[in-house]
Amino acid sequence: MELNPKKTAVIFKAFCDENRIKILQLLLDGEKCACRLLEAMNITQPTLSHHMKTLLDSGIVNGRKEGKWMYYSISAEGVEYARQCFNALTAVSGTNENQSCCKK
Amino acid sequence: MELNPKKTAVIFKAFCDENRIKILQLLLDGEKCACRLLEAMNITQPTLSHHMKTLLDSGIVNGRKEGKWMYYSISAEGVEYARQCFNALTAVSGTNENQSCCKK
DNA sequence: AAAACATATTGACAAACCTCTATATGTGGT
DNA sequence: ACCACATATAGAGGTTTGTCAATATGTTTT
Repeated sequence: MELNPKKTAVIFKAFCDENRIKILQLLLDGEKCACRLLEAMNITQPTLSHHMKTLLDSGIVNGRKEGKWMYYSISAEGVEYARQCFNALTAVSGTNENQSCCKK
Repeated sequence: MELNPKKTAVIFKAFCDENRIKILQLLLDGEKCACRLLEAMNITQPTLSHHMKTLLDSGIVNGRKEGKWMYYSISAEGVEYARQCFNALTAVSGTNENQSCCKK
């Protein structure tokens, strides 16, 4: 998998903030309304909205509007894509280990 | 797996910057000396040093000093721990999908 | 039409982050 | 001891990020 560094950085921003991690944990047992997330977190409504935008941009979270309410859930497709990026960045080949410096 | 939000955020910082992602890509085929990384990247030596510190802090990368040289490699243990964090944050239960808002 | 409610946007501020230059530290060779 | 080299640290400047209060947008109910 050839991967776009800029795009990959955006994806993993989802996991780089304490509050977003808590939000993801809240979404583990299924879709939740923004108001539910808000009452479970210790942040203001605009701050939640800001984090949800970051999570949507990462592709890890899906949003669905229904009337007044906004429902958020973890995106299986987004997670799968992020997993592939993760693998592409961490799957060491096993060959060429312990190289010595060229200038030795 | 119960996970520490603050610690998890630090781990995934490794993947949140374009240059760090390029560094990880360079490490995919095995351990490399800092001077090798430096010549492959378009940044100054102190900037590389800064990113390497972030990568070490994340646990994704291992450092090994040998004489004047510093060798970096992807840490299998760090990657495995990160993978567990990723799974803990994205493994949806499948139950309780499409909840409706309490205030409907 | 107006009021009530849920969410998003704007603007401001502080903290964190990325980058650089300059300098310090530590190691090896002469 | 000195110099050359590899890397780290300090400090500064600019950008991004996280947070909030205030306000705007859009929806439902009365």
